[in-house]
Amino acid sequence: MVRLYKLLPDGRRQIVGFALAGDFLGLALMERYGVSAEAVTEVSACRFARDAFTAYVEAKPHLLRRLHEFASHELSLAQDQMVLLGRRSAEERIAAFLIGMRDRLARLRQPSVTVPLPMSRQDIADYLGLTIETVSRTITKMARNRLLLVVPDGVRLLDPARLAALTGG
Amino acid sequence: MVRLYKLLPDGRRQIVGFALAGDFLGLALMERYGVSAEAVTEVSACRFARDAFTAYVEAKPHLLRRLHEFASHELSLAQDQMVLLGRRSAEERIAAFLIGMRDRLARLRQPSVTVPLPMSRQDIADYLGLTIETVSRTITKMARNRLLLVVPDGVRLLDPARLAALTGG
DNA sequence: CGTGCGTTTGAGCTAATTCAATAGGAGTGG
DNA sequence: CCACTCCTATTGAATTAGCTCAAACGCACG
Repeated sequence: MVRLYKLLPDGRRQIVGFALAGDFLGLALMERYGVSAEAVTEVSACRFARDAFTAYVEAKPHLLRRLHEFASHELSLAQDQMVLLGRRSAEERIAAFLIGMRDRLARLRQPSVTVPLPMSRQDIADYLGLTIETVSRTITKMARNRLLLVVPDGVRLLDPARLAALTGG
Repeated sequence: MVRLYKLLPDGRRQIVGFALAGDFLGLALMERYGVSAEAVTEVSACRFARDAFTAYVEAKPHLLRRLHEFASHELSLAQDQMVLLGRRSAEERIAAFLIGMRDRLARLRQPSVTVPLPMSRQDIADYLGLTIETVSRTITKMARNRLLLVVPDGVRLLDPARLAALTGG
């Protein structure tokens, strides 16, 4: 897993996404891409020289088509995240994050109620526009309410339906 | 000008962007696009039937290339907006919004310190993840501090440099 | 057995929200 | 031309969700 983030000059950080296996980083072919990336788990990546890749894409319209589909999908995720950051409460954000993670991972591996969270609480906070304390408290509260169980490096969703209801749409 | 937004079931709204002259709506070629659009000013739009357009794009790799560039640019704007929504204060959001609007409009018409704001205060609030009252108060404070002048349907930036400094990056 | 680092928990604070009242036009009709 | 309505925006007062500051916890590692 890779965290993709932007920094403000004073050090504030916003994580704009977590990339999983199979994801493509640096979709914008030309411009300098203003996002930094750091591995959260061990990753193996395939790097292309920009010029060579651009030339290759030029020759293969089908690849460009796939690239555009992926970019469109990313844009759609980004718009959902804007709704989350602009209009959802802390509890809704955590619930949406956990359900969203579960669903993304279910598409990669087999569906599971155990959601691995290899990133730190600070990473989650910076992804959801919260502080580390609010993330911690909210997860604790959800555990107290039997919505989930905190396990090493993740959570087990005890009541995914009720959790999904908490996302507020 | 067109507002692009998403609604939560309970009525909360997040405006994910304002489209200006020349912008392309509905970049995702296939999927159902989960964003609604409403005209804020008079607009003239050019509509394409999805199937015909997709077929046309298929035949014209250069057009797909342009489409992908535009989508990449939109994604980049969306990521900036995530930083704004997740990590910036109300004052920083308003400042960034006004400077951003000025810069976008400068690319279309000639540069100007007068920024037209045809959308309502509620629209601005829903774009910046704030309430209408906070938007109003913050603009009033900026006017009091001689940063800008509120004029009919917009603001005049009296000190763009100082305002830009308030954006925090 | 300490030391270090990430996480949790607690207590108080504050930026932004909510609720409420007022003000400022634009449009309508007498 | 004025009175009235409607709607948006502004201003004020009180509230609160989430933040900040601070302390304690827990666990991995040497």
